[in-house]
Amino acid sequence: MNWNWDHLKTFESVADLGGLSGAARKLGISAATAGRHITTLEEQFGQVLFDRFPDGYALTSVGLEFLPLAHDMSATAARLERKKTALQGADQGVVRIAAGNWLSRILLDQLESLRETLPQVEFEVINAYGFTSLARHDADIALRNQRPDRGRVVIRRLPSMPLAVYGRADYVASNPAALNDCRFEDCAWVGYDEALSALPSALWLSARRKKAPEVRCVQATNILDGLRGGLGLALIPCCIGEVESGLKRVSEPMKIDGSDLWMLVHEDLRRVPVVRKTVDWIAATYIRMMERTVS
Amino acid sequence: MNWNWDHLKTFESVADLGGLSGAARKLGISAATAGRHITTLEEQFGQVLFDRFPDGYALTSVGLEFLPLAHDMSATAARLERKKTALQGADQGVVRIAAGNWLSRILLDQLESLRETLPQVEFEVINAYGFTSLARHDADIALRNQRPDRGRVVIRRLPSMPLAVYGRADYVASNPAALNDCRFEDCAWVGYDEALSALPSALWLSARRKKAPEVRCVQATNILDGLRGGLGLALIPCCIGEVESGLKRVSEPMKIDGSDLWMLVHEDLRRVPVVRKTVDWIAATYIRMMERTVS
DNA sequence: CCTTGCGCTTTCATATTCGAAAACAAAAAG
DNA sequence: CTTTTTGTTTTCGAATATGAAAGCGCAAGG
Repeated sequence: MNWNWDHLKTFESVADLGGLSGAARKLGISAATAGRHITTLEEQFGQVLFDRFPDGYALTSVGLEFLPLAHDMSATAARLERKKTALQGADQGVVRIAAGNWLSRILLDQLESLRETLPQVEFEVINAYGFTSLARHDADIALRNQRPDRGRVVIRRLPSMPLAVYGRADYVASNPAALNDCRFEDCAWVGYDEALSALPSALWLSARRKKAPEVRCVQATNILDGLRGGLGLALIPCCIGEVESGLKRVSEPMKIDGSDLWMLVHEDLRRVPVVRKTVDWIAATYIRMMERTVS
Repeated sequence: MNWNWDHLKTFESVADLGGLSGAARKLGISAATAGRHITTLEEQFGQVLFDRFPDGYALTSVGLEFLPLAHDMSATAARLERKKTALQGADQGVVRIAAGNWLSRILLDQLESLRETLPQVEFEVINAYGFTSLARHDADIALRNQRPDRGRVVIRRLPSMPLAVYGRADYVASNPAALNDCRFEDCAWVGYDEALSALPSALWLSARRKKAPEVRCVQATNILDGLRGGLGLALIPCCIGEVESGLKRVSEPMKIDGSDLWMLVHEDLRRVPVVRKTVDWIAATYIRMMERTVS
């Protein structure tokens, strides 16, 4: 029987994400189709690949045997996509940049100047916290807070992003505690949801304050919304807080643990002109912006 | 853009075979579909992969860059298929055996006894001279006249197949030259077409006879047909000639250069019970048959 | 010059595959 | 116990991919 290589995409995603719906979302297909792909593969392999549970799919031992091969397939597909990027004509094509919330925002604010330099190039800013992989070619360039210790990736360190505590001007004016150290207990705070408690800025706050933040967000940019709504204080990047009107900074700029920043590019793409130019632009733009706002 | 991994199958075949029609035949799809797969890939990669010539497709330099990756993909798919064979339940599934013309014939003659031993297993005898590859998993087991020097393949040497010169009984009776050395020039011969002049038995004949064979065949089994038709003499395996009624042997059995025989199995499949049993059966059956006919 | 053979491409009717929504099942929350 | 949530499966109309056949272009052979 002649099976469809493309179905391995689905197999891999279902195995990795533990269910049809997640896999379907990731692949941009419907859960119904994902399910059909799996049953088709199972028929053609003559093997049951997953156990069906009410909360999702779990690999059988047989399925587990196939998984590494599916990963190999997917790794080859990723190499092929990098080759594709590498072969695209000079200064044209698509460059995909993965960054966290704040950095996505900053990049998108500034992207116009890059588009002027490279008018033929399309840019895609992928706003996903930890789920992008250069090895899988989810993106061409990634901005991360952690230095990866493995993988064929070239690394460029960027100065870490200074953060400070901000509040809406009128909130600060009506809460004298905001200006001194009592603010950690006596003011309301806008922070991260428990699910994101491992983020450096969440750790920073929990080290100083017994209570969880009164307003808890899942997305960094929602914190800014909360701040603008006058809900309390929050730790945000200076480059955001300084340019946002109506906010008042109530601490010195500081570099907190774990807020180091690295820019990652896959080796295969290092010498590709468009990628190289984009990398240089990001570094320059970022550094310039840091210098300007921490004046 | 999200491209279809399965289309790489088509890409690889078209690249290897130099055109749509051959690739389509190999893949069991229509040439129209093969062409559509290629243009779809080209659109999605934003690159022209092939130059179109009136006699087929030729890779562009860009296409050539992608080819090794397509081969990797295909190699992984082959590994996966071997895994599939390896995981199939004990003594059931499909075993595919690649062999030349004569051996296919012999195997098929005897296969019944193997089917009795392994009733749940289906066997596929692939009659293709040189175009099967164990690495690509075109077959599980291959019988070859050459010992491969690379690849993750385990090898088992079999005694080489004795050949002899045969003619139809009445042809030999009416041509006294058939019985002595003049037969090479004074008798008509049935042999291989020029395209197959590299085959050991073609070389054997051309070393002894200036003229090309009067009747030239593309398939070994056609030689037998010619012999039965009384068209002349031919060199064929003893195990075929001896059991074919109406043929008379006019030479001693001999082992000619290049007629050594090896049985090849991919390492991944060596320990799979069905494969192992089939290998043992082939070896035993073959050896028994050789002993019986060269008595 | 015309014919033939070969291979690609287009057309069109058919098959297959797909997504949206409904149905369904099980667990968690109220 | 009922409701809500989450995730799979089924249904059915729509979108997509496919094969057969016709069309086309080119080169080789008569």
